[in-house]
Amino acid sequence: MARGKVQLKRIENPVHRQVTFCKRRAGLLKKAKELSVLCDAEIGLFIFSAHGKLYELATKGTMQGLIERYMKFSRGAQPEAAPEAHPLLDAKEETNMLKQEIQTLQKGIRHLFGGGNKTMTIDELQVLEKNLETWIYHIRSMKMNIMLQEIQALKDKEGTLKAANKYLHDKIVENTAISNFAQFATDTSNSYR
Amino acid sequence: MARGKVQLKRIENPVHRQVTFCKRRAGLLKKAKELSVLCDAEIGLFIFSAHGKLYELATKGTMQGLIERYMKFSRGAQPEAAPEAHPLLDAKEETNMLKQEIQTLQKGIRHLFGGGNKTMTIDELQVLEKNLETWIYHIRSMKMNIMLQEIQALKDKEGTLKAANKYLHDKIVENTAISNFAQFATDTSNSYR
DNA sequence: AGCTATTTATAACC
DNA sequence: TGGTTATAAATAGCT
Repeated sequence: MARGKVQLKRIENPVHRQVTFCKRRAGLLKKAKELSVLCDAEIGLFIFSAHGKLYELATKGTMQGLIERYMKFSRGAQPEAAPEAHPLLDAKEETNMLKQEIQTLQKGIRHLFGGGNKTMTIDELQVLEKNLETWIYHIRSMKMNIMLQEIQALKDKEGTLKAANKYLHDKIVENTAISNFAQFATDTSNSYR
Repeated sequence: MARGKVQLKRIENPVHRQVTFCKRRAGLLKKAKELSVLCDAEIGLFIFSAHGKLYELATKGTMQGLIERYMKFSRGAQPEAAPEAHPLLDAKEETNMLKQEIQTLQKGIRHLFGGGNKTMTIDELQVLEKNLETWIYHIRSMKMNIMLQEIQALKDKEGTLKAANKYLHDKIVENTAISNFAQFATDTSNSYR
């Protein structure tokens, strides 16, 4: 940000990295505090340095409390006010988590390509490719299953509708017959008159 | 920070407050991400807006994982149980992280299939499949590039070896000639004897 | 750690 | 909510 544009990649020089870490860490904590004060937000922030040291900020109460609130919120993905058990949302939760993972992965891969990275060997790429193919296979199976289910459902519906149709058709025929008979009866009675 | 100095107190105007919240939230998340990338730190950050909406960032793995790490750390107040060899793994680091992500994803997907999950719609699956195909495409490109490089390297090596061969061959021919000459000389001298 | 030249972030306005 | 711009802040490179 100053006297040189910053590259969005790991700073290789350990001294530079450490200095930048100190400065930016301070900046980040300050910004977080400001946001919470200015906008009335509650913020939990923790930073593990590369060497494992922990720096943290909780703008309201303790980090523990904020984490609990976070847990409640992200688990329910719904009403904070209703801390009831939501055993049926587990599945949705998993999906959301997965989506997040996927985004992370995407970002990672994009970064790999963008950064001219050469750390992945061809063997590693092979494994990655194989995994991806497996996933695609599974996903296609899932899609297939879902589609088959939908097809079956449609067929069932078709059957039901056909049956209903037949019923209605018969009814009409029947009614027509009655109507004709009535007509006939009327005509007949008329002719008798 | 611009067109007016900021007062470090709650913004009373609700509209201003909301706008500032959006912008600063984005800035804070960006800064956090930058710090993690630049300095190799792991950061967990969650923000509850005044209205209870949650925004979060976990720079490594999931927030759950980071929270667990945080818990361990702050409970024990200890400098981490067994931090594996870190210092010289800079280059491989990114790859390892990605591998870890992949395993998580695999596990998640496996669970999806095992659990008879029905929360993923066919559209979501479509997107997922498309993403996977894109990744495979990129990975194949990378593989291709690496292989081309290797091929080029082998060709270079081949050229070098051929040159060396020729040199050696010439040497042998030369030596043989000398040897023959020596033999001839010997024979000749013998015949003179 | 302290000092600037610059880059960023962003407050106010649209 | 999403741009634009003038200006306040943050900070990279030095010392």
